[in-house]
Amino acid sequence: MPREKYLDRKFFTNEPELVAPKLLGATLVVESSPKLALELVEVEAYGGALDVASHAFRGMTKRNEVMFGPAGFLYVYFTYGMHWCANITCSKEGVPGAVLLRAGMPAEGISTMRRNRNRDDIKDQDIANGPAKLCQALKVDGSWNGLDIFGRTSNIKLVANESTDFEIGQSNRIGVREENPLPWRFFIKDNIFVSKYRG
DNA sequence: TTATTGATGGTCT
DNA sequence: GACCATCAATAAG
Repeated sequence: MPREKYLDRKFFTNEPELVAPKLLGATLVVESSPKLALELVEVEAYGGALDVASHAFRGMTKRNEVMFGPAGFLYVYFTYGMHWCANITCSKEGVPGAVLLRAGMPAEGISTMRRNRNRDDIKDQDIANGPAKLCQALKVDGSWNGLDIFGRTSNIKLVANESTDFEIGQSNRIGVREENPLPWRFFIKDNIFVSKYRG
């Protein structure tokens, strides 16, 4: 068995649309008790000067300021009056960018994740097949916003993908209305843990 | 199976 | 006041 290889900040110090596909297959680990882990199977990139759909497009606000900071921080936002969604910031400091974590395959702590979702009868593939479901399964909320993933106090780790034995699909992003859509959604092809909803 | 809709509140104009 | 990087329940086919 190869030793676990962790991603570092350098991995995220790049354009979000370049980081996003490389995150597929990586494992997000939350060191709670019990430990929770899921393999990322769907992500979306946001940011840059041309991305009208990005929260950062109209400049810095209280909500989106983390996107303008350095790479490797959590950007967690509240939406639709009831849901949290989590991103990891990308790009160099001063340039807004983030990758939205849209879906994952539960790998460890599955029963806890199912309980966190307040549904004891759902299938494994429905535990984290959407950005808000993923947050609910991992108990991520607004208090996690701004967390430095690579800081001393972080309880989050990202394990690099051991295998790249999968095909990457690409599409427009879900739930956004834009005149000239950017194909910045990336997912593992034919993977049943990918979200089902469309815009 | 797909399509539609109500829930619910922060953020920004 | 309008819009939302969503979800689950319900209706329709």
